[in-house]
Amino acid sequence: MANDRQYLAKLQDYYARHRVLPSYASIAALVGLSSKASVAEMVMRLKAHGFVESSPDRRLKPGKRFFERPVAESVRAGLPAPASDAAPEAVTIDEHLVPHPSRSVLVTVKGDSMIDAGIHAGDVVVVEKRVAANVGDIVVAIIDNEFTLKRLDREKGHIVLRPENKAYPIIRPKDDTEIFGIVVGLFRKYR
Amino acid sequence: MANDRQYLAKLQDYYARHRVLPSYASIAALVGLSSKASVAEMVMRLKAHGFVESSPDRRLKPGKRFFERPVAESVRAGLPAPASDAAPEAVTIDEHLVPHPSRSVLVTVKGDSMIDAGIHAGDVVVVEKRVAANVGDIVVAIIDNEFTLKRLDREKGHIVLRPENKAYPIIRPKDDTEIFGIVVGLFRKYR
DNA sequence: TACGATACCGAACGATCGTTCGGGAGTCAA
DNA sequence: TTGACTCCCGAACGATCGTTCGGTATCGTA
Repeated sequence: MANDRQYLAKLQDYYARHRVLPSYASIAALVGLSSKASVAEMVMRLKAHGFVESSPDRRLKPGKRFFERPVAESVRAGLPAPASDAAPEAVTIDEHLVPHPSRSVLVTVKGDSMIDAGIHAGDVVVVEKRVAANVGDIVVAIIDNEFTLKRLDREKGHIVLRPENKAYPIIRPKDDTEIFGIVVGLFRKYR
Repeated sequence: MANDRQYLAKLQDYYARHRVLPSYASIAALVGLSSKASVAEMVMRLKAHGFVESSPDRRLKPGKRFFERPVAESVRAGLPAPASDAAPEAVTIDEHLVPHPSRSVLVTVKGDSMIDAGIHAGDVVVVEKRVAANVGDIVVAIIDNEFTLKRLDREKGHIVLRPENKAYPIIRPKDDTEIFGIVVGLFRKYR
């Protein structure tokens, strides 16, 4: 049971590389067991805890808790809590950030017009396509055939697009402006 | 080849539900073929285009292009290009952001000491645990039993932790400071 | 010391895997 | 009509799958 933690970690790494879980024989080689039977028992333990499941084809597949990453609170000093049983919180980042995959598009940010909102050039925003947006939403608008990232605001009864950077002017759209979608998430990779 | 597109869509749906690709027999039932041989040929076509691959255990696994999300360039107006053949760039966000799952921890950001680096309170950073860090890295340090997010810098030959917010002082660590890990990614959810 | 529980091994089982091969049905151009 | 090509079927193959079973080593508890 103590070792299971390490076994799981190896499986997670393998899955991260291959996007599939290996066969029992491969698992044995991977984690350092030398019998498929041992693997079967270990897998059963992981199943019992919800880390893995079986697919309809008796294939191993990640379970609910497989993707749970230790979410460290900014208080504790030692290692992050060993995920005793606390709420998983984070499933996959994908699911967390993209609730409606079929309606979503990834857009790489260019320029710094939203830098005061913490959106930098090179960041990637998750845009959910829709025509309606609320005041306060960060929207992707199409102006002169170009995507533009701005915050939607209202001014004297009219819709305006407000950049979050004092160096840029507020855009007061004429008719040729169209809302492409609203920003529902953002991510950034360092290095 | 025309049907392959639909077949792929079904596989993607299946994968979204189960996080595994089915066996050839199951694929046959799933997409409406009645011979594993037909499936094998279809799979070969998808393989050739990079949508699926084979794992070391001859298991089907998603290929590079399997997760293609439309990445819109900031030029085109209409719908994002229908994945003609351009490099998709972004795979899954998870994989993109967390290269080493077992060594990574998610930390929710509190406070605004890094706001000039575009890291706001409430953002979640992906922290890769390691003791060594380079100057310029954003690191998570443990100071007085608390996690702190700062940029690692060098000053007169000494390591210092520099906040990205003029309102905060530079921290010149004594001995009781420990690097917990470095920040490799960040994501944020709106709404 | 004795005991049950736990974690692993090693061999064997039938079931299912993906591959292979010959052939049928359809389309399109010559 | 003919031939080439694509897409699929159906049956058979050995390989590999996950499961099962008895057996061993190491614990903590009594």
